[in-house]
Amino acid sequence: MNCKLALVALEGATFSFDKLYTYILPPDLLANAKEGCRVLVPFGRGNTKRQGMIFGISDGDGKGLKSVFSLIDREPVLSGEALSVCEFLCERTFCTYYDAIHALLPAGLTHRLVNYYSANKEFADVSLLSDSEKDIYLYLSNNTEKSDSDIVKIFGVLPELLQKMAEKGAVLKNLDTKQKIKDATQKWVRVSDDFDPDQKLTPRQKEVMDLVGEVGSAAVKEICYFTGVTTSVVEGLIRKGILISFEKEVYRSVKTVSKPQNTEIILTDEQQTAFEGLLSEFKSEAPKTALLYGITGSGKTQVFLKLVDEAVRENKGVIVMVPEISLTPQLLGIFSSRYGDKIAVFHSAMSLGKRMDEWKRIKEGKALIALGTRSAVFAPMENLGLVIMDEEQEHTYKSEQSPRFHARDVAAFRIKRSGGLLVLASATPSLESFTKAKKGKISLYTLKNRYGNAVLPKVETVDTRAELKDGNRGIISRRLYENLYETFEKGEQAILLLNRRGHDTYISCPQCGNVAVCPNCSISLTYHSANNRLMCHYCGYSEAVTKKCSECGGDHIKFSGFGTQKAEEELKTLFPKARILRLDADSTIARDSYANYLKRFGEGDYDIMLGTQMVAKGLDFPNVTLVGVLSADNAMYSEDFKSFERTFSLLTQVIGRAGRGESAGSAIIQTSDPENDIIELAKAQDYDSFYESEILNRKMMIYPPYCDICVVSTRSVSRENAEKSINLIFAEIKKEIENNSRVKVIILGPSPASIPRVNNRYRYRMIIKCKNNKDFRNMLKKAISVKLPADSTVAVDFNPENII
DNA sequence: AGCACGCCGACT
DNA sequence: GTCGGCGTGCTC
Repeated sequence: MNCKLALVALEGATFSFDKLYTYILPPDLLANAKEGCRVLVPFGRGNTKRQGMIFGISDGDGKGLKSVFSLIDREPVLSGEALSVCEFLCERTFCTYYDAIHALLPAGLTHRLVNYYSANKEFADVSLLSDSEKDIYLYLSNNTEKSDSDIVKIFGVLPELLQKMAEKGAVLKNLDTKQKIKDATQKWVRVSDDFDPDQKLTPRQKEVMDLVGEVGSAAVKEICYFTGVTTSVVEGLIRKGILISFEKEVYRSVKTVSKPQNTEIILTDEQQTAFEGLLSEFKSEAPKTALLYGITGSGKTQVFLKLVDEAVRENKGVIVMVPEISLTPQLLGIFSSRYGDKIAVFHSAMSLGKRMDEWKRIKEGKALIALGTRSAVFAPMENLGLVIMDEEQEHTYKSEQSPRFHARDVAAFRIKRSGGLLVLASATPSLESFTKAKKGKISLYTLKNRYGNAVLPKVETVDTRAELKDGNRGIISRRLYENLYETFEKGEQAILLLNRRGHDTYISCPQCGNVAVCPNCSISLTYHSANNRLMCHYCGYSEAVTKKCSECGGDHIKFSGFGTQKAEEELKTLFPKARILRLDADSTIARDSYANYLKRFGEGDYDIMLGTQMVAKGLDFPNVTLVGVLSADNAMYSEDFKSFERTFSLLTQVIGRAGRGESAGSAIIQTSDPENDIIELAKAQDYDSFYESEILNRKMMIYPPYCDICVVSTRSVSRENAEKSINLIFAEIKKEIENNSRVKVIILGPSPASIPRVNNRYRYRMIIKCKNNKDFRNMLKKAISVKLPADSTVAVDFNPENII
């Protein structure tokens, strides 16, 4: 017998059994079951219902196969292109199908399975029930079906009780899916076709009918608002059949959209050349990638806007990505005022509902431009033509959770499929991208001059060791103090960066040397002043700060490491009149209000902005003429091969914040190592020289871009099993490589992870320097499929930002 | 990850 | 003799 078959990916599958399973599509589902629709299928010996996604439909005899149980979506939620992106993610990042699907669907759309219960009317013998069971039975008899969580909440019973009642036959169980967020709908009315205009109406009804007649259809809410009647009048008209009601989907507005203002952008010659080059690549048939390398303040944004204008004119979808959206309110403002509701915004601070609405606006073609962080790369537009990645070297473009993708790779994949242009933009490109540009694999456009009259700031270094020797034990050097003083005198503003990476505050007991450590992870706890607690950044554990040492009872607990709060205090002492804005991740400032604070800084409400990395990026305040880096050393001492690159990039960016307006800027870098090459190069804003020296390092040490780094890690509650697992995989890889001379690798380890225990799970890992190509991935896939102890899991991460 | 099957020990 | 411990293997 010939029938239709569906290839289905299953939710909740682990890597070891994640694949497409074939099910028979029953005839009644055929009409609506399409690729990209979700379904419920029976799975396993127990035939438990699981959610699945249809990846393909084919013909076959269906012998020995199970049937799809039901359809969740009447319309596909993933397009063919989206499904291919899922397959790309699976292939490249070693994730499961559903990991990929979760990355592509807005969280609000994800359904979860819910047990619903209703009273069984056939059930006669109430005496079989306990008291609480009777209560529940009575409640369900008077209501329509309720979810198990609702009943548990109301009656305070265990879910098992409901299961028992179902077995006794008192209640009926119904497994269904529940959408986390409901579509936002509004009740609308229109005039019925058989409305007789001469019909007698009350004055209020007439008023309503006049209004509706005039506009054709209207929201009930609006009718009430404009005519002053209550909803009962409208409902009366509906009951009489004079008005027809219907539900209309509305979109939760993300922001009040100002009218688009199409102010003309005037480009400098240099910008114009870059723009024309990029435009011709955008228009060419073949997919292209380009690097726009422009020094800080050279006006990359203007070039983007002109490109986006063109893409919108051609009705092409556009994705604009930024490293961290709450830190780039200025860019957000520029885009939304220029493109109005053509733009949809994606970022993590938005509610699930809003995110889903924005997703739908893109999917339905109502919005053409997606602006957001790395997840925006999955924006569901039909006709993608342009992707822009601002500050492409930033680590936030790499996902550290499965699917462990880099947005750059996904963007390149999508552009390759749809045609168009991927623009990588940066003042300090990643070594990987710049190398590709130099080799001609991607094209390169350079902006060498600052926009307008602005010139690059003068930079000097201050030796903090000399400062200490001269008796200044503070955080602010004398030279920086003088400069800050002058800046205030002139009525200008300053930005101070305190990069605390790896130097967060921790507490210790000077008597016994005890340092507060997380009980679940092998890592010291960090003090957070916002809630006055010690917190673990890895598992989220926290505890109250105690005055006495938990080991020896000593009461001289010491707070070490200097943070922004300490710096703020010192500044207040030095400059009692200065208005200081402190911005850091610890501060209690809610995410949305960053924009507000930044706006006020721009309006001159503050003299100093003091903060962590976030003050370094993308801000454009013409009145800022002084930038101070309180300590340039921290980032460089990390063992990571990227630490030089990160330090250079951070310093260059923060220096670039100064002197963006008419007045010249200056910057002061405090460091214990003023002769350091990286600082010297950042001081000169000399990326090209930095690149030349760093690329030699990478070549010599064999690091990206001369190889890919693949970290394979195992986890288990038992240390022995985690270790056994990594050794099993290691042995398997060695065996595979002996059999396949095409795969060349350098393996470091296996060894315990740098944080050997996280969340009560032990971690082992090995670092493989490799070429991430098909041969390598096939080899690795085989190797990690080896049978491991039951409680162990394995994860693969290509080019992680932090090797853990 | 579940879930059922199966093969051993302590109970009526 | 049977109930149930959890080790093992499979999932369209």
